[in-house]
Amino acid sequence: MEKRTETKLTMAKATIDDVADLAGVSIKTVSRVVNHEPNVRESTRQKVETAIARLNYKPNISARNLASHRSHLIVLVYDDPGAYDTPSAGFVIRMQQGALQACRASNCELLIHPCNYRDRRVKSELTGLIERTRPDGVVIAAPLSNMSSIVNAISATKVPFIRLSPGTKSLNEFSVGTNDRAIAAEMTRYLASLGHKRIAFITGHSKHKAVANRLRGYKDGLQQAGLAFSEWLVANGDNSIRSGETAAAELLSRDRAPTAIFAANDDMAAGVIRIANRLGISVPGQLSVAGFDDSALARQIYPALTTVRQPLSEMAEKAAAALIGERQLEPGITVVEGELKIRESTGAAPN
Amino acid sequence: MEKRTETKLTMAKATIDDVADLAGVSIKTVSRVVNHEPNVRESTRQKVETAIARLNYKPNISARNLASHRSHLIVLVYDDPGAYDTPSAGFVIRMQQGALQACRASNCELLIHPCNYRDRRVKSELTGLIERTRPDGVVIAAPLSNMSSIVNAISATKVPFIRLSPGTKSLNEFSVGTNDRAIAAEMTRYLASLGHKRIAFITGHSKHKAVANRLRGYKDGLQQAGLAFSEWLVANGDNSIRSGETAAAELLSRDRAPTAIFAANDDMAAGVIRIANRLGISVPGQLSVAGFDDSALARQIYPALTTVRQPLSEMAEKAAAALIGERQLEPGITVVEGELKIRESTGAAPN
DNA sequence: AATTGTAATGACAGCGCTGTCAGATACAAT
DNA sequence: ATTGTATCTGACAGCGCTGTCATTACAATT
Repeated sequence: MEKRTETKLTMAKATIDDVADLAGVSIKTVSRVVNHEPNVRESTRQKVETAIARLNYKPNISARNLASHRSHLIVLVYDDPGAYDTPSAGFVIRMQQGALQACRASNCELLIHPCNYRDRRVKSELTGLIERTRPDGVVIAAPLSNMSSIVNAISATKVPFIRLSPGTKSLNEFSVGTNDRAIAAEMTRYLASLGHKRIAFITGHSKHKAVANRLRGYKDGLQQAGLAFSEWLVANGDNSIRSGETAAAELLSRDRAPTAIFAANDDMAAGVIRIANRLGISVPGQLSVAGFDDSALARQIYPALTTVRQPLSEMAEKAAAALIGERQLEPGITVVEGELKIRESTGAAPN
Repeated sequence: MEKRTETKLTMAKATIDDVADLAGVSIKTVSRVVNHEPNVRESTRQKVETAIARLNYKPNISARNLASHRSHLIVLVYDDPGAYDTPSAGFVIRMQQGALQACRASNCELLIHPCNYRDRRVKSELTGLIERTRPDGVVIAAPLSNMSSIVNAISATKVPFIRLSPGTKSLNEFSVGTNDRAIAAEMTRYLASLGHKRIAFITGHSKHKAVANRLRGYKDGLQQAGLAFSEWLVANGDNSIRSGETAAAELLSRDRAPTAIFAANDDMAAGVIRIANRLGISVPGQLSVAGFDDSALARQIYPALTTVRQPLSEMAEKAAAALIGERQLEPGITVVEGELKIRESTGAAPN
């Protein structure tokens, strides 16, 4: 408490020793308070907290990390949509938000690492980053999380990682995913409940495993609603708006065309709506359209898209929290449930 | 070199002591080699580097930071386009690339921090981040760099920062910008050189100072080309595609409509092209359109947009390098020159 | 009042590195 | 051989914190 009479402006950054002096306790006790460790008497905690506030003390991250053998860093790795101009940046934001939330709760920092999965150097880029920063854990988003060469490279660093992905073979690994299949079935049943008999489906890109599960869910849903499945009702897309257009044009040109189209992602659903507009088919009057993802696009287009909201933020939060050690996860896959977002693009089937 | 006979798999992470032992030098010498310090004999350097490679030694960042009183961290702060679904994510990517390049060159890490300038909590979010991580420097991108309350908050942390922005009043500050005005004049002259006599301009969002400079450049260009300026040729936009549409509709509805439209950013230029399509005006046959930014959109739309490429990557690199201490910057503003990207949307004036 | 058990606190070593400064070595010029 | 000078190298302290373990305080029990 001696030299602490200097003005705040000229005073050097306070250390844990300064706080301990001011509070009249040992540095270890300050450490306990700062890290929310148990076994500190309430009155002591108060004293320490007052001292911390008075000195505007912020723990030195490097010192903490060095002493604790942890980096208090979580790395979030994802394929950067910005790099290829897909409209799904909201995707990334939601993951970041979730991961950040988990980090903030535990004094960790988030190192976000957008990268290009098509780049041959990604693997060394990632292992380099991991070896340099030695994060407490790595969260890997799709589609990187579905690419075994990348996952293996990360696995080789021995740093714990969790994949945001629909599945894992090995039970030594962890992943967090959505119930794509069940929720796709639910959407299908919802469409059936509106009176639709001919509900078509547009498949997505083959790299995304989650997207394949949506097709299965669609089939489940048809069956549950007592509707027959037919190859005739399925068209193939690749997740792009354009492929949605092509697929829709094909489906709608058939006689006995579908009255509802469920696309495996929002971009393709947007393509369906564009084609419907061009063909003079009203949505949802003559055609109901549903998507999947609840991307930003879903709310921008007219009519606003009925879709499935993936709990991306929760997923990332669960994963980050588990890596930090705040939360325990079952080995294998942890499922976080999605949610139907009923908006304007779906309605009763035409007579 | 004693316990280093274990297999690589079971061996714990090598420390600087291990390397020193293996190479038969002191740890200080290893440190010199790792940090590219001068005054190390070539043969010694070789020995050390061999040892480093053999042990796959990676310096412990926390230890280094603690001892050197530096965090070896650069924070890049920008408004997150993903959060509001503008198509300008490429912007961010390019800045990141530049900053990353400077960081890689000096053993630094980049903490990228997207945030929402509309959120009231940004200031405390930023100061909190800075006080926690104590980065070596902060790079602030537009429009955050033009918002004095945010800049002041960052400035108060006493951590060095550089703004990516067209200007600074104070000579105690640093900023890196483009020659918006001169290059906008150049674009205008280019349009004039194609024979256009009525060249219109669509202004951008008032928050962006850089954008205001483009209007001045446009006026300069007209004058240099011997063309008269008229208020009548200027329409106001707010950087969005929609505002570009509105402005274009207005400009094109006038009699003696312009034969060329120069928009202060690419998004608005894209809006112009959409309206032209709707009105059946061919681009560039009847109307030439130019943008500014060279955003991803510029290459996606048809016809591909003639625009100005901002050297964002270079700008960010210069800024980051200066903060790291690799490069010296003049106080005040440092200008990095932009470049005309002539593509398909501009052509000879109609007869 | 003595004993025991548990909660609260502190002393101290040491995490892996860099900065400082003193000491060793090399090589040129006497 | 000697000195001077520039170049190279190492010993050592200490950055600010946490983990371990010993110690103390206090309540509960006999």
